[in-house]
Amino acid sequence: MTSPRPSLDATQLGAYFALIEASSLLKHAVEQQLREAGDLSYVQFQLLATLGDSPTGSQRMTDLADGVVYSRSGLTYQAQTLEKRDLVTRTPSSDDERSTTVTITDEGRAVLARVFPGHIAVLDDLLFAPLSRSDIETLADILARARDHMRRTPPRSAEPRRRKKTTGTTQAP
Amino acid sequence: MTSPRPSLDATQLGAYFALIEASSLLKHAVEQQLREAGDLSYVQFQLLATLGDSPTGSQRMTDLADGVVYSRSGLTYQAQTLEKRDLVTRTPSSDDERSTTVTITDEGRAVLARVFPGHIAVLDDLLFAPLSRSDIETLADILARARDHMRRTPPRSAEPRRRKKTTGTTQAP
DNA sequence: GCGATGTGCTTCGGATTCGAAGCAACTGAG
DNA sequence: CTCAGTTGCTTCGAATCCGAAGCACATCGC
Repeated sequence: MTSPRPSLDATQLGAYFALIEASSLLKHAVEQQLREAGDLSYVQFQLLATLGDSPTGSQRMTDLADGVVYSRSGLTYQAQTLEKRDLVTRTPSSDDERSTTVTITDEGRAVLARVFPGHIAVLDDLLFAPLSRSDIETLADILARARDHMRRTPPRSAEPRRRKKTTGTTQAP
Repeated sequence: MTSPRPSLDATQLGAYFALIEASSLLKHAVEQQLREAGDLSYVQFQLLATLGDSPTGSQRMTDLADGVVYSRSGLTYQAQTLEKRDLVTRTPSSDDERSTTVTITDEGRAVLARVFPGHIAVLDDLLFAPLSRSDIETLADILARARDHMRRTPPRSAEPRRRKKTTGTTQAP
């Protein structure tokens, strides 16, 4: 098991901390802007943006949760909140009776349009300002690779639900 | 104010989304490992690591909060939690009576040592695996610049508390 | 058909967050 | 010294988040 891994070197540590810090700082800043501009939380914005981006303007709950890296229960909560504000509608799917389809409303699109300019402004000022064109391209490339890899690699014990048979040793799978 | 900013181009959007997604995925994975290995939340780990890294093993509450990008009240909560588990101690500073100094205990260091190997393993497997040496260096460099810039640039209305007089305008000091 | 298993979503309970307000200690001008 | 303004931390209340458990529909094998 845990092969004797030495400590990370300075560069790796630097990359890791910089990633966490940069995303935290950015997220906080964006969160504030969204709250002021449209009274949206970050997740709510992500959800609306994801829906708005979709060709049909709708998505299944589960796919939506996957897309924004959120727990399903957390998504239910946020979807209810958005529904109360009439920014999305939720209807049972015709295919699968147990599946719920979430769709963005015109009002949802309006809110999205209202907060977007400020959102972009924050990104420009905070994230992109100190970076060159090629920096941004490089960053996008590297992080996209990392993300895709993580998407493919389940986080070390993440069965969809509960593995049933077998005594399911808590030990090393 | 908001100068008429057009939309972001594809590369910028890609960089932004990749940053958010990658950090979210990584954080989730790390969180799970920390929970299993030492029953620590991500913040708690960050706090212990920050303290362990400090030459004296202690820090003021506020500096600690700044370091991990956290609210002060949130830090109070976590510090209390850690204190209950005897992983840190909190003592009033001798200099400033109102200041609290947090110090990591031997047991805190022990927990840190226990979770660290697994922590590094997750980073290696998820974040660094798909990246080359030079990728990591580049990533560290770019993100460090972005982070430093954000640290310097208050998020568009975030005075520490209430600005008193001085330059008055929120403009350039 | 009919039950066993799997999947999609929600509810429930508990933990963690943050911002605003409050308290106590420091600092500087008069 | 004394008072007003600041700063360091905590408390309070409300919002958000997650995992586990539960409910309802779907699908597969018999």
